[in-house]
Amino acid sequence: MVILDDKNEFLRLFGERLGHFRTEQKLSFRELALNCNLDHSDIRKIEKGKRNIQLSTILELAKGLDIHPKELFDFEMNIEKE
Amino acid sequence: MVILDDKNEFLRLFGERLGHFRTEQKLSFRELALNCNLDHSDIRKIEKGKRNIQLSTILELAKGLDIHPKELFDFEMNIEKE
DNA sequence: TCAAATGTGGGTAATTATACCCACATTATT
DNA sequence: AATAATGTGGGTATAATTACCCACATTTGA
Repeated sequence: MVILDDKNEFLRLFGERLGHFRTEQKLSFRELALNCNLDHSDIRKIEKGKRNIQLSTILELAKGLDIHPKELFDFEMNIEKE
Repeated sequence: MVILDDKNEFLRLFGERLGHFRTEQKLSFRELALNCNLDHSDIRKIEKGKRNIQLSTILELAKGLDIHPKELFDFEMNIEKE
């Protein structure tokens, strides 16, 4: 059985979750970027699942959104053991 | 008001959480390392809060522990806005 | 209609994690 | 006591993120 690239799927789900909070708070990429000390285009890339960010960046995002970091991981996924 | 380095505190709490699950499952650093495709000494460094790991590494750890990644972030912390 | 804001995505130097070593002290286990 | 397992931590080349650019298409709204 072929298992779709776990990593990319994980990044995609994380990005989706980030986008959920950003749009919920009606923030533009640039507005959130100001709160996070990140570049707006980088946040966009994270939301698209194209960035494998670090713990410190997760913290920046959570702070910018004023949420607990764990909220960003609150999505469904099946942990496959290969 | 001086705010203690948010980032290091966050890494420390994450590492603590990782250690909680590892010891709960009675795994040595080396045993967990085998499940995660990581080096045992690197896991040790993560638990000590000395590593700013990436999303993909978080996924590896969660898979190795057979838990959802969000479990690793289930700890108390105050999100400070500087 | 026109300007401002936003979304989109490509590119780069510098920084940093990764993926490995290795060695040795400490703690079980027999 | 001797051996095995584990904890501990330092080091390094490579690969990747970060922290920024820039440009332009699209959307918003005055």
